Amino acid sequence: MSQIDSLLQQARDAGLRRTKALEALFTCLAEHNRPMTLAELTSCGHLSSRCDKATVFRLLQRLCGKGMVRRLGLHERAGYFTLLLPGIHRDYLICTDCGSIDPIDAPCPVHQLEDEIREKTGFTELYHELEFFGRCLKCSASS
Amino acid sequence: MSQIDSLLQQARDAGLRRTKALEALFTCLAEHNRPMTLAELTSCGHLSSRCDKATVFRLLQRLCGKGMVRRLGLHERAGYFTLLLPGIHRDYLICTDCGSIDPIDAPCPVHQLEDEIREKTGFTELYHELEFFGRCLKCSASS
DNA sequence: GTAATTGCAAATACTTTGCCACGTA
DNA sequence: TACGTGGCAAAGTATTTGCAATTAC
Repeated sequence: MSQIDSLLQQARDAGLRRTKALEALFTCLAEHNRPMTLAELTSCGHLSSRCDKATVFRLLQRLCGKGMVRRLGLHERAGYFTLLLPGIHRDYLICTDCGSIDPIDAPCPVHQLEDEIREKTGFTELYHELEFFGRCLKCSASS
Repeated sequence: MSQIDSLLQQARDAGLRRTKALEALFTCLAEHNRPMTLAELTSCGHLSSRCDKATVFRLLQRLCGKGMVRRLGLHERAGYFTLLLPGIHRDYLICTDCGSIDPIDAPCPVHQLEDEIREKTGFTELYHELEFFGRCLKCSASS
C-alpha cells in the first residue's frame, strides 16, 4: 500500500471522506516532504486550479485536529504545515536569507528533556519543535 | 547601571537614538521577561497611548537587525518578540490551550548539535529555537 | 541644521468564515 | 437522502509601508 493510500485510510478511519482534494493534499505534502505554507500548497501542481485555498485550509485544520498534520511557526509570517508521520520526528535547518528549509537527520537530542518536563510540569500531549536558523553557505557568500 | 540604561547604551552604540519610545519598549520587554506580541507591547502601560503600533514595530525591526531582539514563531498567528540578552538562551514551554508561555530553566541540550550543524553545513550566524507545546495541568483538568 | 524617528492612515499579507452548491457514503 | 465537503467571495486579523511632522543629536 502506498504512503498516500495509507494516509487516506488513516483519514478515513478518523472520519474524513475520501475526496480529490484530500488525495491531492496528501500527495503534495508527501512529495515535498517538508513543511509548506498554505500558499505553496495551493499553487502546487496537484492542487492548483483544482482546489480552493479555503478548501485546503479547512482540510489542514481537520487533519491537525486528527493529529495527522502539524502546524509550525518557522518565523515567517505564513504558517507552515507538515505531515505527522507515526514514529517520525523532524527538526529543521532554515536559512533566514533565502528561506530554504532542510530536515536535520541527526538524532534529536531533546527527548530526554521532554520526558523530564512532562514529569515535572504535568503537561499532557507534550511535543516539541526545534529549529535552527542561520545563513546558508550560499547566502553567506553572496554578501 | 540599570538593565534599561545598559540596553539603551547598547542601542546607542548600535546607532539608534535615545527616544521615549525606545525606553518604553525596553522597559516593557524587560519587565515582562517573556516573548510578547506587537499587540501586547502596544497595549502595555509603558507604551500604550504614547507610541503608535507602527513605531513599536519599526523599533523592533531595527533592534532585530542589531541583534538585540529576536522574533519568535511560537505557533500563534502573531509574531513574538523577546530581548536577546548576551549569554542568555531561553527555551519555552507553551500551553496550546490557554497560551501561557513559561521559560524552561533546565540547561538546553541542543548546543552540541548546533556546533555539529555549524561545522557540517557551513551555516553562519546559527542559532536555534526550541519550544515545547502541550496542555498545562489546569487545561488538561478542565476538559 | 540634518537626518533619524514618529504618528496617522492606508495598503498588503495571510487567515478565517458564511453561504449555498455538490459529492460521498 | 443526509451530511460532510467544496468553491467563491467577503470579513477578520496582523503586518508593513508612505508621507508629512517632529525630535534627537
